[in-house]
Amino acid sequence: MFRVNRQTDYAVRVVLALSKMPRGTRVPTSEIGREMLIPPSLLQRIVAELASGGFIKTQPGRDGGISLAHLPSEITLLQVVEQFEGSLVISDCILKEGDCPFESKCPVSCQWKRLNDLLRNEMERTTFEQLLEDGKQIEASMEFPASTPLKVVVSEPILSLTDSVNA
Amino acid sequence: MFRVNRQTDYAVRVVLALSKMPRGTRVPTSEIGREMLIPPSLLQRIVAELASGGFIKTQPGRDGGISLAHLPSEITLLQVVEQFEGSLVISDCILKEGDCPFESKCPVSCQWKRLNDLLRNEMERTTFEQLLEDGKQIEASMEFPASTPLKVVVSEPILSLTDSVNA
DNA sequence: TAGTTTGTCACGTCATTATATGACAAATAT
DNA sequence: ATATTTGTCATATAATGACGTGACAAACTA
Repeated sequence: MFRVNRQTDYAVRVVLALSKMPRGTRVPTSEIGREMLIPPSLLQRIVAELASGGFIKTQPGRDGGISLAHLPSEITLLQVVEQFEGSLVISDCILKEGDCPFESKCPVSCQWKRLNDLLRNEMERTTFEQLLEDGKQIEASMEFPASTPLKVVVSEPILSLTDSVNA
Repeated sequence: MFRVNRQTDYAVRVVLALSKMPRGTRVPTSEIGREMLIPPSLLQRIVAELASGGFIKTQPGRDGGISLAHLPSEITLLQVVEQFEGSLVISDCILKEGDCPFESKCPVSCQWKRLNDLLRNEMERTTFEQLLEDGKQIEASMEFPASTPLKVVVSEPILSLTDSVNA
């Protein structure tokens, strides 16, 4: 129906959450899941996919977790989206295998391609550093910077970064 | 998976096919189906949907068929797409019913919305008259204007416009 | 130091639901 | 008669999510 998968949206939020943290911070995925309200079973797959795409580093074992493999400024929205949606194509030709009788002569295909390129370019220009700044601006534009944490749990130690900061 | 439905693509092609014909031309849907290689069962629904959207006029019975209800210059790509894809939304908030704790404060949603608007605007600017011209340009850019009709059936009377032109 | 515990990721399977695509048939209008 | 109209059904694919088992590494304990 012309929309990005929920999984992809989740993935973007995972990367964004990691981008918010100080460089090299490592957190258990369950932490991210709680913060971003992602069902654990999905999160497993998302983390695996992000790792195989080289976006994050994973560390098994006790006090393990995930951390960002690159600077937020080095990761584009397009990269993450394509990792999860496959190579972004709004509409390949209706007929499979290039045996479409209209082929490139078809103004409809051309339109789809044009729109496709538009999206791709825009997403390629968008880094997670920008998303971070957008987030800051949004927060700043509200009277009370963080008046109500909006149900975010405070009653427990959210992060337990013992030595992971200077690792 | 982030692509337009086949049905939508078909629909666009139907409108385009009608746009190519002289104003007011009426053809049976089966004719369009053969020309555009659309499975009849799907075409039924597409035609119904196009009619209910006011894009085409239908005429049941003998010598009946469908015809364009507006000038090609008055129909935009967005109108047709939204009729079939619903109101174009790349990603509504993950949580249903607006109870997302992040809401408009979320830079991710903002991005989706931005990309969404980009697509919408572009499609709104694209009329079927433009598609027609694109098609002509494509044809003109080939050495032999219509050298090989590319498997298009010629062995039968493609159109049977008896009196439908001056209707 | 050696062994155990614990909290984490890794991977595979299954169930449920939603959607897309298409065939078919009965009804209706001209 | 010949089209459109409308509704039902079947099938395939994909998305979403739950579970369970195993691998792994750090921390703890004796």
